[in-house]
Amino acid sequence: MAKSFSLGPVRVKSPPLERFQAFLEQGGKRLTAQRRQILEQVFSHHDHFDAEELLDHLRPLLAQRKLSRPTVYRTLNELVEAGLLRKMPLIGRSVYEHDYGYPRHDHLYCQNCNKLIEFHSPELDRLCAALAKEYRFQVTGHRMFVMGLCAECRKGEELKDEG
Amino acid sequence: MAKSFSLGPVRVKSPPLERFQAFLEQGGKRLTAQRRQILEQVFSHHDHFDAEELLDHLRPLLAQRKLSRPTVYRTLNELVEAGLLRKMPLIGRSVYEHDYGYPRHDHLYCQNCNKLIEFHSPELDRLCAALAKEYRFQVTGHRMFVMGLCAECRKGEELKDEG
DNA sequence: GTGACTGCAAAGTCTTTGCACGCGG
DNA sequence: CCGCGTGCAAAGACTTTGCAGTCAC
Repeated sequence: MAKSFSLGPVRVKSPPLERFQAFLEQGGKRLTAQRRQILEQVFSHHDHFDAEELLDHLRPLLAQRKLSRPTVYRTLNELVEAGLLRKMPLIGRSVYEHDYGYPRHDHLYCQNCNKLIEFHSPELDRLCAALAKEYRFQVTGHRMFVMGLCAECRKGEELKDEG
Repeated sequence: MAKSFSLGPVRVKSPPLERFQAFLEQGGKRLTAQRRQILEQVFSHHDHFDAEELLDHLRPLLAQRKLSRPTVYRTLNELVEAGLLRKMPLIGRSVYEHDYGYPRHDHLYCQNCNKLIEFHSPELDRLCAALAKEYRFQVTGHRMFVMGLCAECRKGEELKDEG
């Protein structure tokens, strides 16, 4: 999509890259080709993903031995430390999503098709604030999953019931 | 059966056992000594636990070869199926809590000491109902974790900062 | 009796670690 | 050039599975 070709600032560097660079520098770490490529893939589109899916997308590099499975896991952990990704434990594995440059949100989780649907709720923030006060708890964030069946899967279930 | 011979009903069987029996019967399964002992341990007190902690409590039986690790995992899954336990994925492992005969609640999770503090919020139920409507989602439940530092760990952090 | 259940051992899944070479700053 | 970062292989943490003997019903 060739958008914004005239108006507004042209972003030469992506903000995630800048932030990651700052994080690495602060820790005496280095910006390697692998880290750069992982970051690029991760922020190429907004989506939930797990390590396996990321590895799939990076398969060409894997095949060329330019990148390895442990490096992907190591870098994912660094991206979480850097505040670029949020890590969520799901059944059996961890799922990641953008944390930087993307509004906070929570999820509806379809137990049938495993889809994650995002929603935002200011009420949850208020609730957290109230809980912080009541329990003298220092809140750093929250994870809310509403479990159930999405609209599409409900249709499927209805058909089954009728059959 | 010598029950209720004086005041009020005496509970000879625990409700969880009754429910588990019904579940087993319905599936053509059997109430074995192992299943009974696991259930008893699980419902002996209200607490969050993972498979390892349960295994610890059952160590004597393990040592006597009267019970094994796979059987504990198998039975935990059955207790979840039976609606007696709730299973929550945490980093790296699953944590269980009573689902039957105990009010619904959510958790504050201390990222320092891993403690889970329970709270109940009717607002969350209202939120779920609203989301169900908006997204035509059939809600079966939810998992809410408020992440942060508990009161005790905050004290520890303050001391560190001062040091 | 019969077939579900168990312990055992082994495998499966996801993730991390130890090590020697290689490359970034 | 120093030493962080990498690929590789292996191990680690947690959970499940295949199988032959055993026990609930």
